[in-house]
Amino acid sequence: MSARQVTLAEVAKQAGVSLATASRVLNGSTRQVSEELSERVLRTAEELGYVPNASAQALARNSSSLVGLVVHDITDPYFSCIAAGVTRVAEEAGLVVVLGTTGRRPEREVELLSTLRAHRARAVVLAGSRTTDRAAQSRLAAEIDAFTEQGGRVACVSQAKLGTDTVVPGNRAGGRALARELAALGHKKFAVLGGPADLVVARDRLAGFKAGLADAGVAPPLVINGAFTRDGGYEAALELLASKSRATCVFAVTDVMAMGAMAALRERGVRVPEDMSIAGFDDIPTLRDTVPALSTVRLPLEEMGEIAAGLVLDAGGDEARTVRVAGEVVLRASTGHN
Amino acid sequence: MSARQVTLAEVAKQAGVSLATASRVLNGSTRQVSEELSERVLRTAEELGYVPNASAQALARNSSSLVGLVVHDITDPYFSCIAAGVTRVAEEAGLVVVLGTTGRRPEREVELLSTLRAHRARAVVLAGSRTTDRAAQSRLAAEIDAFTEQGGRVACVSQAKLGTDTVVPGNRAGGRALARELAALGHKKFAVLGGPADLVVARDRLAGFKAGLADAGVAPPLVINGAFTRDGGYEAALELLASKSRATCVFAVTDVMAMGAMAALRERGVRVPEDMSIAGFDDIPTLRDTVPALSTVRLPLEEMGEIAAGLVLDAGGDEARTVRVAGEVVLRASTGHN
DNA sequence: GCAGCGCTGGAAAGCGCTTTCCCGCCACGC
DNA sequence: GCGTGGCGGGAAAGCGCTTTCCAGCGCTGC
Repeated sequence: MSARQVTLAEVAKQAGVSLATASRVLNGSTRQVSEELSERVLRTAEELGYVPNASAQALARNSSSLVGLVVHDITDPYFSCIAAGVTRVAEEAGLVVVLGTTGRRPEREVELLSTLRAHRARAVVLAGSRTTDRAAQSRLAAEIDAFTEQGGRVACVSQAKLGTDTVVPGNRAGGRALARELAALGHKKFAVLGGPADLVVARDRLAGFKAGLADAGVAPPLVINGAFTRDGGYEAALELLASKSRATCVFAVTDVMAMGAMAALRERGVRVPEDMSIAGFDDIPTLRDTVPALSTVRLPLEEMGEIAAGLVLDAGGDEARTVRVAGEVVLRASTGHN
Repeated sequence: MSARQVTLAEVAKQAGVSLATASRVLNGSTRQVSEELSERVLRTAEELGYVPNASAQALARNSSSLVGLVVHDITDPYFSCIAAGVTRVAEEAGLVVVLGTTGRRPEREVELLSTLRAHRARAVVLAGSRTTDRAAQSRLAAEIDAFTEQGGRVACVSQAKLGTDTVVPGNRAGGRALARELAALGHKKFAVLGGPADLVVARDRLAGFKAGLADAGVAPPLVINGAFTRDGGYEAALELLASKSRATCVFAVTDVMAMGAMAALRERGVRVPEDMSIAGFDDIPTLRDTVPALSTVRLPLEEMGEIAAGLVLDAGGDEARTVRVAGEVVLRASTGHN
């Protein structure tokens, strides 16, 4: 059944030109080809339904049209927004996006990078947040080096210190600003549902939040760590309630965790914001439809994906560039006065 | 800077064996290689940090390790769940997923398929819902033929009639069952927020719903069409309210649309479910955290992605296989008695 | 004792494309 | 008239693999 694929050679032969000419016509090389031949080749290619073999091109050119995108979990709105931004830019550039999911396993990130290297991906965007685990970090760094030495570019979202281009959201500043605004609402006792202790993003947001409370002269918050997921937030919130803390306002370091936390509060009959105010971080799109609407720090997620893709596709110098994007505090119904 | 990539030839030379032997060792061909040589090659490859060039392999083998995944919008939970299922299966099979997004433009789907063909993708999962637009359909069909003739496999989620393997959710049956249960709650006047009139999925769900109402002896619903998105649901709901319809229960053909509709009702001060009951379809994960919890027809989205990937990766016969997955009506707080 | 077989290793022919290099041609300038 | 360039076209050498085909070798079976 499987009909042979049309090759460049067939097109060339049919059009009565050499392989070289056909190649030049169909790929806009620097070389000129006469109008007549050019036209003939184009027509024949069209007739035969010629589609260039990307593998062969990649091999001959020693560079492919693949762009890698590595996320922890594509169902997490944070990542899917970034993914949307990345794919938009990549597709506009005529490139193809390879999606890899790590399931939050650092070693999987290294594997994926290696696979992408095997495919001679032209670039890769690492959107997963980094841990502070030294060993994992150094393996990743080694793999990144291998990748860049081979000529590929790497950009990270939300994580510097890897010597790559990076788009960094104002995690610390955002946390700080949020804390101040919440303090201004009159809250005196705070709790934070932090992510895993070794996650840089979580730590930064927490650190910023603490700083903001300090600015406002409010006592440091009770911190409860949990998984960086909706269920992590749910569990952490339960733990908070069990702790008999007197907190009147809780900050979940991600919106997704905040959603879980709200579910827990609701189940336990804790009213938001009357009994407890709650705020998140990221402003994922699904927040539009929660009740009460969640206060948060807005990050332009899709745009961050676009920026990352832009960085990684634009040749750039040798310097690792860093683009900062600011978070904007958005107070909604989930936070009330105290 | 860009250090040359280690090639198989280098490994072979360093290990003192032929290219053929090295290749055989590093890829588990059918051929046996002596323990000693095998060991030596493996060690050298390890030392040199050899990573096979996937393009070259693809070219030589005439088949790549790419699997395409085409969705309309990766930020839509419906698609991201399916994507999660597909990537899981593909990654387990040692394949790499290429993500393409169409932005709901049919011609983009054709383009993507062509690109995937150029890359000699081994298979592709089409997750976007089909339209009834004849022209678009036939171009797509042609592209699918070209793809399969070249040896690739294609599976569709939620759409038959293309001669490919398919995973079909019980759209009609689900809509019907839902309608009956809602009717059983005592509602007499229904409205449906249908998707675009030419979307097969939307039509099927609507048709099923109508059939269910008929079963229950209830009058046909008022149907309002709108975009297949959250905002489409929002707009449609506003239109419904403006219509002065006496409906007490509204069915949005998608959870995402239902979310938008709930937002509209909330804004207009229409209480759910006291003033209006509402139900959706799909059971996307974000539903867990809406208030009131949305009644819906549960579809195992991730599993559907897994099944589709399974179909497409498993050689199978020439027959187009169809796997049906049933929807399960889940009544929650958004629907009340009347 | 030898044809024949099974098995392992290597040489080499591709896979489909890009790109270098060379050749012939023409327009020019002296 | 002839050397010089510039330019369009083609031959062919790869790109890094896989796989066929062949050579050699130690065995088995008659």
